[in-house]
Amino acid sequence: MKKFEIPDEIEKEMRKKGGWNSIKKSLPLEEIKEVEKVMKVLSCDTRLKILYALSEQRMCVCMLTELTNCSYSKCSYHISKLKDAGLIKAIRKGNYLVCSLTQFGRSIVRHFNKYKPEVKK
Amino acid sequence: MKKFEIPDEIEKEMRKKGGWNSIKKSLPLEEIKEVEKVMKVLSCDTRLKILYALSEQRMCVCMLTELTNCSYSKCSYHISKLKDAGLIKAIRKGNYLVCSLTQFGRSIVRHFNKYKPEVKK
DNA sequence: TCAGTATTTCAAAATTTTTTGAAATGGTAT
DNA sequence: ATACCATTTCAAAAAATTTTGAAATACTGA
Repeated sequence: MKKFEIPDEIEKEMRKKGGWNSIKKSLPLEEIKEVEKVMKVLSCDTRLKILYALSEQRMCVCMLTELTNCSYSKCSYHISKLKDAGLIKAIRKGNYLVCSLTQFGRSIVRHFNKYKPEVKK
Repeated sequence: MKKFEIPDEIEKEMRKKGGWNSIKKSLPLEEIKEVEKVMKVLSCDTRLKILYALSEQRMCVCMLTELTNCSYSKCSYHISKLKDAGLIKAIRKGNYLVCSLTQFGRSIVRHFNKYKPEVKK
């Protein structure tokens, strides 16, 4: 199963944890898939702006186009990604579509401050 | 500055918060850029596997290639992205390069469990 | 009904990211 | 030196994502 040589030090550390196969099996592949999906959606300037904005105030699409400097079609594309990921929801008010954060979206935005690397020296 | 019509309801809500321009100005553009950078690095299956694995045990590159089913050059590409983002660090031990999480990397991995959307019905 | 506004959809083009494999680097051991 | 191993670099190819603009949809109000 293991196909490589490694430094003794590391070999020892691993043995304490049940060895290579045990470590390999403990990788939570399902969880990784889910985290990846959300992270993909969050890895975009425009979509982050939308999330931050909606954490202040619900907004209709026209407001989001103005805020992000996007055309409607572009904005719509990003909004649908955010919806698919369960981060935002939208309801119709007459001609307008009013977007707001879901519970999940709110909890994600709350954690964003953890994602700033330590202050640069 | 504002170039659109919006529902009265929303207009009112916004006025309470200082109006459109105030909301627009409060977008933390710097923070968004930084969050985007980190999220980009985290939005990849292979890199997430590496992070999860290193949270269990420091590993040299050969171990990571085996764990992720990647060639050396591919693995090396992903490792360098993780390094650039300040999520992992590496030290040389003879021929081997031993990778481990940075403080920042550790704190990020700790939060991953928040990124699973609510249980599906 | 018709005209008008807000928004979405679609396919093609543009851009970005990832993968590949061959060659280079840096260290060890002989 | 030389041979060997682990790893990185590089440029080209492949794949994935985003942007564009035109056309469709969905609602409103006359």
